[in-house]
Amino acid sequence: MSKKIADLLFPNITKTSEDLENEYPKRDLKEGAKVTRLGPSPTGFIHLGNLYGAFVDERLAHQSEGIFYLRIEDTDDKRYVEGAVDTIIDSLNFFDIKFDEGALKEGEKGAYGPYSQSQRADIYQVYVKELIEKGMAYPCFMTEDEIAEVRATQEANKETPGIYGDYAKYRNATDEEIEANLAKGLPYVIRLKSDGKQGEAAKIISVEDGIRGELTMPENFQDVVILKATGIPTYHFAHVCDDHLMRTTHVVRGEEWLSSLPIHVELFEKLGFQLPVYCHTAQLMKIGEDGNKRKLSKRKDPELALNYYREMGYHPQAVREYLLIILNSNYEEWRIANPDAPSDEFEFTMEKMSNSGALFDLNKLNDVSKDTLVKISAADLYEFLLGWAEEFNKEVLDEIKDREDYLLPILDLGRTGNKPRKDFVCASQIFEFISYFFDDYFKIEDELPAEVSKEDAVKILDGYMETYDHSDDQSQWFEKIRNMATEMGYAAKPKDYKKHPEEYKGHVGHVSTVVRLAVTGRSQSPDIWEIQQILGEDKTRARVDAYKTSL
RNA sequence: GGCCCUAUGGUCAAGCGGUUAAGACACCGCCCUCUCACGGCGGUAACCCGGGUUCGAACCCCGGUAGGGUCACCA
Repeated sequence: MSKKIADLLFPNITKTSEDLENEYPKRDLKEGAKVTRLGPSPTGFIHLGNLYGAFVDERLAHQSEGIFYLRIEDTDDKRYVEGAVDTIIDSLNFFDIKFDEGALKEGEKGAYGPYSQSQRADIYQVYVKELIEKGMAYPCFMTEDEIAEVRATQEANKETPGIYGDYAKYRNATDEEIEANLAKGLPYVIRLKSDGKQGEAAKIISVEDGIRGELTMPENFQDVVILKATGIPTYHFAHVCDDHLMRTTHVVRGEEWLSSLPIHVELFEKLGFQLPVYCHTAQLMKIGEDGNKRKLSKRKDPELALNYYREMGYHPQAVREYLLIILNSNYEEWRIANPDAPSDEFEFTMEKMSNSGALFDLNKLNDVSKDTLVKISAADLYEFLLGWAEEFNKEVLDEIKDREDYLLPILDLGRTGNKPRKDFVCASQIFEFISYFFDDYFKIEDELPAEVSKEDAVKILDGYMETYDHSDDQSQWFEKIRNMATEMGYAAKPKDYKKHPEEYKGHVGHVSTVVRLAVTGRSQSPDIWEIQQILGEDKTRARVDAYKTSL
């Protein structure tokens, strides 16, 4: 009946859905291989939540020897940001998320393209045309004002807002009416002619979600827009066509899509496509100003942008570990049992995914990061620091560039042996932590301990220099400190002082703190002797002298 | 408001009808120790509420409550 209209609307579309079916055949993959995709819109903003989802996609596909591809969902021209796609790819790549095909930096890769929705207009229109022919879709000429009016009456009547049933003015328009409007050049959209019912009469649909299990909800009844006035599809329609033609087996997306699932189910049915397995992930949350949990928002939470972690200098491997912990509740146990295995060996499962929104926990990230960095060699850490400094901190770069010989022992300070220190969290913090090794950054930051008077401090430093021998080993070095301490009335062991505080001025720890202060500027640091070995005799002596005169 | 999702310590979470209700982070204490870290040991702290079903409920059912999401020619 509407063949005429379909031809009138899409005179240039000659392909059929069957042609497309042949053009994009079923993928030839191993049994059980999953095909997943990431479909970012090119706003250029990615946050931790996006990485979280991408990670699920990536694991699902690569664990099953399937395909993970990148599709750019740029159906909204208003939101396009120049260079955003590269930013997305770079960011994900930094965290070691790699695509097998899609709209990649080096160009399109794969046989199921084009991979940008803006270039797929012809494809969508083939399906739209067929739906119109079958009377399952129709052009709608309602103006914005008309739609607003409908909404107003619906609100007044406490009815569900939207274009459906009798409110869908052009749902049952005759061919003549449509032709006349077309002839007038009126703008139009294409709407789905839903045959769903509302309220009591609604059929209940049931979908098996990969993460959440059975999902039940009332069927869709809205005549949703599938093709915008620009001829570009809405997300709903593009999703259905693309994921079918690109042969996606698992659609991983945030739970905010749950409520539009009925629309997608109806579209899949009407187009005669097989439904993919939907996997609706929980949203990452954070505590809002009001003390309640809320979804991560790009406006309010710039610190959760992926770039924040790069700027802070979190190691990609640490972020991956953290995400895996959030993603699969049994990962942490696995990691404890397999401390050195690559994380890819962990068998990721959807069933173990939480379906409640996890709160982002910086404490935990930091802890995971410490554990991760302790396993990275000083040489690799140095490379990582260089890369970070180059991108985010030129001043640090000047300090560490071409000084690998100096940096390596610093980065390994206290990290060798079987109880390595876990001081390092992220690049910016690492440099801060070791900054006393650089004269431009070295300064006296802490006060003398209360147990040591200024006079005693001077005496300690004098005595220290008198007996100082750079070639002493660690125990010889400490023996001298201990002797000096006892001679001056400080306990040789902290325990002695604790037991009889009245007999001593303090203990050997207080004495060594004075030296530590002189050498590092801080009252807390790794082993002084080792630090001095790295610093060298001249610099050590110079710092002690300088500190003494400053007292 | 309609529809949907979720609900175990401060945070992340095990748990699938009988458990002294795991574990990790954070916090506190002790030990190790020249400081700090690391490491070891220990501790504080939880099943949203109300009804059922059952000999027995964190777990199953019903009803609330709270939080979240969504109701576009945005994705």
